[in-house]
Amino acid sequence: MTARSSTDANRVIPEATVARLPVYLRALTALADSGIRTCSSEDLASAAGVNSAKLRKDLSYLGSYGTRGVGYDVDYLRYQIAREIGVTQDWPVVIVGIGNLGHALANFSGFRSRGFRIVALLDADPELVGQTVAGVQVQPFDELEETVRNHDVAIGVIATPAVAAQDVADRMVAIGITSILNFAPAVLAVPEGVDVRKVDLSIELQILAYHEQRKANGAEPGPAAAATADGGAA
Amino acid sequence: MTARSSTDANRVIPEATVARLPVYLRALTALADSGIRTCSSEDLASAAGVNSAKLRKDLSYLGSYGTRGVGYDVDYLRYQIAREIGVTQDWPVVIVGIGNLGHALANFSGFRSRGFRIVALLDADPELVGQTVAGVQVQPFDELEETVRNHDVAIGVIATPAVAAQDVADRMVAIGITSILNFAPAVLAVPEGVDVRKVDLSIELQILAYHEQRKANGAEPGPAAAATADGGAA
DNA sequence: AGGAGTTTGTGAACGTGAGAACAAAACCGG
DNA sequence: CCGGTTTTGTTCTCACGTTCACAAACTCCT
Repeated sequence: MTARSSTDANRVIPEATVARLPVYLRALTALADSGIRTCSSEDLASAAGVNSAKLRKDLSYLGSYGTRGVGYDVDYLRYQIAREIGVTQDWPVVIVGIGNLGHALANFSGFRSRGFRIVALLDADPELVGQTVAGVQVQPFDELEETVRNHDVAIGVIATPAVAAQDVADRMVAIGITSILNFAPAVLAVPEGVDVRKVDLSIELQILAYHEQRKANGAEPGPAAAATADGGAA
Repeated sequence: MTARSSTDANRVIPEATVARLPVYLRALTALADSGIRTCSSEDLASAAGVNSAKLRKDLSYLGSYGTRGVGYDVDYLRYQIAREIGVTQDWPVVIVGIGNLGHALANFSGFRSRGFRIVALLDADPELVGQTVAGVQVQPFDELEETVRNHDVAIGVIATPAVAAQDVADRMVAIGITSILNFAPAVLAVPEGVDVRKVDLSIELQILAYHEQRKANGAEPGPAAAATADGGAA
């Protein structure tokens, strides 16, 4: 059986496409909320801020969920994308580092609504331990291992200062966490098989500053490259 | 005079390279802090988490700042990159939306140290107006125009809920802001010439979830694609 | 001074992603 | 039932980004 069904787990979806799927998911949810049942690739593309050819190509990696001459069923497509990404499941998550950013993350509603459940907040600072943030009590960092084991956590979020980040990552990896979202401004070294994604607030601003400087220098009015969002760099 | 000097403002630096320059800048700062005066492309590459060929090619777009057989002078290279990005200048920034995330951003030290100066915090909620966050008093959102004009602000940060984001962006664009960093989970429509970069917390987690799901499904142990950071976002 | 050893900068090959264009497949009206 | 219209899914081409590999350029040692 070498035929390739739409549920074949070995299909490869390009990384650039994977990064856009959550955007489509959100756009579909917005459409559904305004009562729209069906949409064309053009409609969805403009809601997601991409061009329609790219959207159709992206969706074609998942399968053939549209109807020619008609478009896509909003709810059906939404479910298919959600299933593909994995947000139909429940993902227990731990957050380490409950400073200002950790607070914001703990309170961020966008996690809960997409299947991410914060099972623990951890911090090394005894001052913070015991406080309740977003309905969860902050635990000492040393309880990481126990918590991860008890809740079968696969995803960890690091919101510590840069100096602590590598240590936290090492502990996470040692206990079996295989996906890390890193907000600390530091480069993490992790073994093969562990995924790390980095979100760096100051880097984004610096990229804007670069373009801003070029505009100010009157470099070339031509290629003003609007809306360069993304992990532009895949 | 069509010769192209190293200070030629019209050189084009690939977007992917621009996104990495701030990473190199941070790595160089770390090296300088540990007292290292000179480093090879190999050293710097490993500190920045990229491979050395890519690093050299990236730096070659800026000019020829290394010495063959020796390496790069840390301080000199650091200055050149900082100048190229524009972080040797002072960039006044306004933040709109002082919720949990806005608080975190206002307190984030990484902005100040890279030339970004928060000149105003704005929020539409009367409850928040007047409070002092990170040493700055929160102003009513309606003072946006006046503030931007007074401080000659070119960069705005949006940390509002999704529903308000487009309105805020419109007001920012109307008053002359040409670079926007958007934390709201919404697609912003802006005119040509305005740069928007998006940081979306839940999208990053969803990308991790996708890979995590594939690992769990035992899709293929082979291409486990470690450390898929980026951007990407660029 | 000259050769051995390093390390940069870059040309060339390769892989991935984006966009245009079009054939295939559905619906609709007569 | 059939031609016209719409919209998807896919193919093809081009541009961009990454990596390899190596000549050029520098230092150091004898």
